Amino acid sequence: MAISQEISYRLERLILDGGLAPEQKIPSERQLATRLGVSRAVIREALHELQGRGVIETRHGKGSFVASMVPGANELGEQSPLMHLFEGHPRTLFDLLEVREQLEGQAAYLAAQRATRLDRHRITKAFRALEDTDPLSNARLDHGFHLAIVEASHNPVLVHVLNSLKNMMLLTVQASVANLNPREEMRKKIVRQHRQLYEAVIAGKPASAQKAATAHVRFVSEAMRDMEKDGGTLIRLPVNQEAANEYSRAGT
Amino acid sequence: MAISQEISYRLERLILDGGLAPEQKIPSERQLATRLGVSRAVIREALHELQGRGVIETRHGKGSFVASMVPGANELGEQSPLMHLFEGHPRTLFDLLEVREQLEGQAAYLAAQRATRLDRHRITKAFRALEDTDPLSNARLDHGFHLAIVEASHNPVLVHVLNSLKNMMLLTVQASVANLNPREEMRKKIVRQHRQLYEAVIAGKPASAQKAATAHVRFVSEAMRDMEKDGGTLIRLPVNQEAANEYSRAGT
DNA sequence: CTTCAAAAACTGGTCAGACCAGTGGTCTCC
DNA sequence: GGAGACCACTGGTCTGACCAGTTTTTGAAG
Repeated sequence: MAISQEISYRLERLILDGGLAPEQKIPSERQLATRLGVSRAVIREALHELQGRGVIETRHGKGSFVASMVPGANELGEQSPLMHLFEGHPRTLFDLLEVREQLEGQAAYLAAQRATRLDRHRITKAFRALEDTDPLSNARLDHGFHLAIVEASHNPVLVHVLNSLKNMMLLTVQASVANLNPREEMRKKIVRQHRQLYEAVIAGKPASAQKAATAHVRFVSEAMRDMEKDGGTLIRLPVNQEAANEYSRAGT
Repeated sequence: MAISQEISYRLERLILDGGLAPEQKIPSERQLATRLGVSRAVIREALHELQGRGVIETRHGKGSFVASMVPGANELGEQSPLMHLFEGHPRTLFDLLEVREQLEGQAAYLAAQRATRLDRHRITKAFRALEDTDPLSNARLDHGFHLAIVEASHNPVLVHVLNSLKNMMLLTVQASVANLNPREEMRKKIVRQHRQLYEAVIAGKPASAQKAATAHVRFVSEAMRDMEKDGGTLIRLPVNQEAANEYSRAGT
């Protein structure tokens, strides 16, 4: 194995084992090179590897620092192999929405087919709560409504996959409602879409429900695309991890 | 921003957008350095960054290659929170197929829209290989064919999700072809479905491709359901882990 | 002609030393 | 005391050389 790899592993282990605390400064490249008896180029390659992995951050003129990713906070095991795709690639967000469009549609379809009395009750409850437009907690209510429908599909795989996708989104972008609702006319459109979806599911009309759900996601997706185009800084990457987790947990 | 960062970003983007296919070789460091007008050291640092985040793999004396963003690098065994759903619940297999039906359809749709010349070539190759019916290695060829189409969708999220689902299936049940092909008339039907799917994608007919893909998955699903009903012990859970991994890797 | 091993021409991995470019402290000089 | 020059750090880039695997070419032996 290449020396640079060995060094990057050693450093990563050192960091993960707590030998180097977050925010702590790493010795300078020249120091490391001397101390480890290798050239500076090798050190730089090793550091770039750790950088790519998000373990350290490097600032010109200052030095390299252990990234502040909370060491033990990975309760639900979250360094999805997909996650790295997002860093700096907002395009992936739309790939995500593309898939969601399909799956939310399917979920709505199945929910309209399979929802039990209890499901209908839960969906109705979530929908009613959504109508009392409390702009601040709106995001989680929105989440709750969609989740109720997805769960009514009685397909655990679908529930799991959609939940994963939603969690990924939360790491890269504020929930759609948070961005879109401020614009009054958009809010109204979304409310109308929710109502259509709701009624189709409750009425047991799979095709209508599917159509409403896909249209909804597509609308959100296109709205985001427009916002991005218009220069709005929609994407906020490296989002605070705990906040995202907390939100996700609350929505469940 | 540092030049090495810009380069790593550009390369990653190129890969994600499909300009460079998985397993494809990246130009040599010296070539890149010359072509981009920078020193080789910078190229190496950029490549190490991509290496750190698993986008490429580098082999001494051979070159650097785009990592299939699918790989067994993700030890699907331990942490997949879905995995426990399967224990004793063969029904989940059909939930899985239900979702796959939708997503394979979408993948085919997008592939028909977006496939590049290179994609078409890879798909054709996989399809041709599939026609030389070697019953034993048929499963992995089948996998390879579908994977080629999915990757041609140029939606990394879709690729990732479908691959996860497929891996899960491999843990609970023998691949569909292994079960279905022994019956000659079924084999013929599947071959015909593959051909329809193939032609629709190559011809650039999204709607037809989607229809063919969903019909194929649904057919397989229903065939399995029938087999199960007829008393065949279709489901074999806790399947040997290494075998599943090996299969999954080979399919790539 | 074919075979096969040596040699050449690739590939990435490492090294050395130089210089450029940000950062921050010190130490004048007003 | 404050402003600015200076200097000693830091990382960023370049050059050109050499080592170490891999593949291709080549050329002599059979």
